Amino acid sequence: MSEPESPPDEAADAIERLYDDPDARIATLQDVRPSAEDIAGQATIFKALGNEDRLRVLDALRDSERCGCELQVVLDAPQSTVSTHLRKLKEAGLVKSRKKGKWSYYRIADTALLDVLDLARAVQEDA
Amino acid sequence: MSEPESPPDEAADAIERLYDDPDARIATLQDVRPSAEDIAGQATIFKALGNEDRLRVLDALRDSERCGCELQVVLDAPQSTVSTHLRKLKEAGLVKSRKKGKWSYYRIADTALLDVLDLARAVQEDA
DNA sequence: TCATCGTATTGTATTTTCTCGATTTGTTTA
DNA sequence: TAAACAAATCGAGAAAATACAATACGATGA
Repeated sequence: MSEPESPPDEAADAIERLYDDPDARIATLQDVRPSAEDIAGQATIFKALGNEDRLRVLDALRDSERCGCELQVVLDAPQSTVSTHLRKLKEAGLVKSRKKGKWSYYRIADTALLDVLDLARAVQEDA
Repeated sequence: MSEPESPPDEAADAIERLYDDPDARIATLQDVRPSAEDIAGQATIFKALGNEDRLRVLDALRDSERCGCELQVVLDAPQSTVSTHLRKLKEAGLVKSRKKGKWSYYRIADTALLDVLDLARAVQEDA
């Protein structure tokens, strides 16, 4: 009675059977993969982008900064909902904000983000 | 006793008070926004990208197609879990697959996706 | 100073997503 | 034909994300 193999080991066996040089094949799988921190950071960004309301906010911020009240109009949603979305965007580092009097103004943190959005649309259209 | 205003109307009032030309301001908010379908499609893509395991899969597919068993090794996760992630990537149009014998091979559907991933990393580093 | 205003936070109910064992499907091989 | 195999699907429980009313906060102005 041998130990039950853990999930990836069975798969490794399958690779053994499938390829002529399985070790080389597995080696390329382990080549210079991004660090766990990189992956986590990317995932945070994409999670923040994976919501229709937040995408609408970012689009509204393309041309200029906007105050919170304007973004409420854009989303047509309760103030607390909008504020929560904005916090999430801030936490992901996608927008920055400044406070003037009782108003908060939001803006895109990095114009590279706009490129990400545009490219994603291109990917979508190809699909 | 007037009707309670719906959420966005209060915000519209705030815009009235804040800006010299509120109507013009609101008009720019309504300018040529992306269609609901565009936004939904983008959100689908970003949701698919908003998961560390799926990002690792895409990274493994950068250089060449891979069979499912190889991707199991990459993720070190049960077969059904890996298969579910792959389905989600396919549904979002980010990967394609071909079947040969009992093996399924996955590949990046559109190289523009790699640009999205690289740009996102740049955004992350700026943040 | 007191009421009002724009915004942020909190608490909770709801919805969505994720995980993974079990089973099924389709293929190859003994 | 039966056994083994890779992969897909199903289903249930767990975890995460979302919506939003209620409330708190900080600034403004009467």
